Amino acid sequence: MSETTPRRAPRPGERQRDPERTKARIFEAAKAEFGSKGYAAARVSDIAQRAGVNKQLISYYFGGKEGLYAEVASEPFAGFAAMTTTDRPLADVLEDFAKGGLADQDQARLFLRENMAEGAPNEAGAESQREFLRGQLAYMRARQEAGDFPADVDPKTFLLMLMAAASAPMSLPRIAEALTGENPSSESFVEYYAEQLARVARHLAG
Amino acid sequence: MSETTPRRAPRPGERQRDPERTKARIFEAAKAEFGSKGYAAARVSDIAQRAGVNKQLISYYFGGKEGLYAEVASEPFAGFAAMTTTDRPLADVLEDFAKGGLADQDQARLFLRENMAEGAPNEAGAESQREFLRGQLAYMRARQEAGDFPADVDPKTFLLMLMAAASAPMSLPRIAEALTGENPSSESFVEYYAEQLARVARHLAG
DNA sequence: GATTGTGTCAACCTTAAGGATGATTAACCC
DNA sequence: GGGTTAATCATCCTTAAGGTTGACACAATC
Repeated sequence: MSETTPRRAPRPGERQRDPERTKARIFEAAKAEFGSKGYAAARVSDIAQRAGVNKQLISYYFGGKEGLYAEVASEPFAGFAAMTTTDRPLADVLEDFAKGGLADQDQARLFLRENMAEGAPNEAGAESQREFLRGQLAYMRARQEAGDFPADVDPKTFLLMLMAAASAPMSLPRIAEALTGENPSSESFVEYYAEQLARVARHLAG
Repeated sequence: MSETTPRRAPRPGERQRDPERTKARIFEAAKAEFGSKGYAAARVSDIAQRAGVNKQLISYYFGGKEGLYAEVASEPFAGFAAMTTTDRPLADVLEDFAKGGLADQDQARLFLRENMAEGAPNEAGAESQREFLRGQLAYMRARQEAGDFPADVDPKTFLLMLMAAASAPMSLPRIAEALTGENPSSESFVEYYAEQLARVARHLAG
């Protein structure tokens, strides 16, 4: 277990009490723990320890484990942003999307877990996700018109394939490692994978 | 929660005590519970209830929750079988593979979860998986030779993409549902999806 | 049909994990 | 600089969940 915070070192110029900083630390620690272990397996005390704070503060600021998860899980997925311009070619957008998960791997893993989970979906996150999908679908239709992928494939279904393929290094990390021998969350691997994915996409253009 | 077993109905011709039947019931119930909730969130008492037996029998037959999980998770993945003939075209094999998950959805979900999990992988399962991947990779190389997909893509990476894409209905069920409005685990959807996936693959052949 | 052993169960025990309580102290305000 | 409030912490409490124990009963064997 790698240290994330310097564990109570009231550094010279730093405030020793700072609610915003504390909340942010808990939030980040929670993303990491929930993302790597899932809600049920994550431990409140581990989150607190990783954040370098007392576990009671999780109740104080977020109303307990459940509240913390709800908040963390409803954060709009960062990988969703910035790629809604309709005129870039599919392969390029796809490459960016595949690399996007790299920016915040914890959140990406959390997103995948939350998506697999059953039970009532997080309402806040669900709506923004629906919104995102609408946008992506419109984009796909435009790119199909532009000839980026064959006319006889269903854009909805194709979008689903691409999303799954793009997240392979996060959703099938062990397979990825067994196949390539590399660490699938390393920057070099993700870059390489994204490039290959874009290459395949280009072969689909007419 | 849907009933799986007829709850203690010692039907006419049936034995009321049958260790094999009991073990099998627990095994199936465990696959379903572990597959849909994950190890940590699964409840031993829920598994027992689903199997229609007393929860103590899980300790009796499998040595507790952990032992049961180990056994269930090391069962060779059924979707891995039957597709190692090297001369069928990629698109056909891919279509079968995508449909394969349908046969035992519980196991497929469990497989995905286990693959995402961190910590020491299940040794028994890991070896057979490695074996499977070797075989699939050999197949991919052969099909690349045969021109089923472009020569400038890395077969390892491409295999990873295909596996992820093929399991999309199980790994991204909510996205799938939000996109298509259909139940992604329904037979009709999986068939449709597999067919579309094969179609895309055919477009890659030179 | 009595005996023995194995399959099954209900009730109890233990513990880990999340949450609550009250004390303590830094930061802000006058 | 004294007082007030908010932030932080150590300790205790509660409970859900997995495991254990001992009773009981079906079924195989003689």
